[in-house]
Amino acid sequence: MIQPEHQTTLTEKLGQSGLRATRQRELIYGLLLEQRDHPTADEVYARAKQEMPSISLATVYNCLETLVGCHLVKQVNFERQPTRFCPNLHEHAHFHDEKTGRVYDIDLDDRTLAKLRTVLPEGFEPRAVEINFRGVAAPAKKRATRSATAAR
Amino acid sequence: MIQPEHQTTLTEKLGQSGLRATRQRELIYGLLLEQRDHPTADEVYARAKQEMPSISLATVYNCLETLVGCHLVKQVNFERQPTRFCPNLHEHAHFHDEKTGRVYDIDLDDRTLAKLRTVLPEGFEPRAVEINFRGVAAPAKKRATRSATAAR
DNA sequence: TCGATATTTGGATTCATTCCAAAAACCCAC
DNA sequence: GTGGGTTTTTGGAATGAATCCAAATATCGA
Ligand SMILES: [Mn+2]
Ligand SMILES: [Mn+2]
Ligand SMILES: [Zn+2]
Ligand SMILES: [Zn+2]
Repeated sequence: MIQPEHQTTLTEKLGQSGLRATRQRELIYGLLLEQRDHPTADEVYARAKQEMPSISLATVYNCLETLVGCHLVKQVNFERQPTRFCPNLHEHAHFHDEKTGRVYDIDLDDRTLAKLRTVLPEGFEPRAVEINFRGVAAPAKKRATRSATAAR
Repeated sequence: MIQPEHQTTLTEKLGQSGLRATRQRELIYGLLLEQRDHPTADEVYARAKQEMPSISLATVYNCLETLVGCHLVKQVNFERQPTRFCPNLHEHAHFHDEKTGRVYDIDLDDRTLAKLRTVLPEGFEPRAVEINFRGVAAPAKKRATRSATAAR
C-alpha cells in the first residue's frame, strides 16, 4: 500500500526518535499520502478500519500525534473544528471552502514568504507561520493542474 | 467604564442586527477594549465578575458570540487552545509567544496583504485570511511604541 | 404600565481529544 | 528460538471548552 520510498522515510524518521515503525503507523501514514485531502482523525479512523478492522480510535490519535511529532505530517486547524492532517511538508497555506468544506493546499513562493516575515518587528523570532484563507472556490476545472490541489 | 464613543458604536452595531445593548454586553465589550490582550472566555468571565458578580459564564459566551457576530470583536484560535477575543478591527496578524503565552497584534500593510493574495490561483475568492506566527519574542523594551503591541 | 420579545442564567449536554491501565507486539540478548 | 524488558495498542473512562436548554429576568415600544 505504502510506497517503499515513503516506507523508508517513515522508518528513518521514527527511528531518529527511537520509535518503531508499526503496522498501524505505516497504515495511517500511507492513507494520508494516498489521499491528500486533510482528513480529520475520525475520517482517518474510518479509512483505516477498512484495511485493519481491529484498529482503535485511540491508536489513530496516537499514530497521528506520533507522525506529527516526527514531522512526517502537519496538523491544520480551522476555527474550532476537529483537527485535520496534511502530509504536504512544503511550507504552504490552506484555503478552506466554507461552501463545500473542502481544503486546498496553496503553494507559497519564497518571495511572498520573505515579504511576510518583514511585518514582524525586531525581536520577534517566528518558528512557524500559519496562513489560512477562508472563502469559496470556483468549481474545479483545470485547477488540479495548477499549484493548488483539491482536497476534501 | 466604556467610553461614550464606543458605547455609541456598540449600540449602533447591535441595533443594526435588531439586538439590544444590555448591561452585560456593554461590560464585556468595555473589558475587551480596556485591556486588549486577547483573553479567553474564562479570563473575560473572571474580569467581568469583578464588576458584576452575578454574571454567568454562559452569558459571557453569549455576549462574546454576539459581539463577534456584529463584527465588534474578532476571535483568534491557536491550535486547539481556548478561543481568544480581540477588539482590534484592523486587518492584522498575530504572534503567539510559545514561551510566555503572550499574544501580540502584528500590523499588516496593504502591500503585504496584496502580495499575499497573489498566491491564490484563479477562482479562489477569499472572504478572510488568518495569519498566525508562533515563536518567541524578545523581552519587550521599546517594542510597545512600535507597531506590535504587547498582550497576554 | 403592559405585554411581546430578547436576554440571562444554572445546569445538563456535547464531542473532540486525552488519559489510563491492562493486554499485545516488538526486539535484542542469550 | 526463547525470555524478558520495552514500546505500542486498545477499550473505556475522563476532561474541558463550548453549546444547548428551558425557566426566570430584563428590555422596550405602545
Ligand atoms: Mn508544492
Ligand atoms: Mn493598527
Ligand atoms: Zn496542506
Ligand atoms: Zn488581535
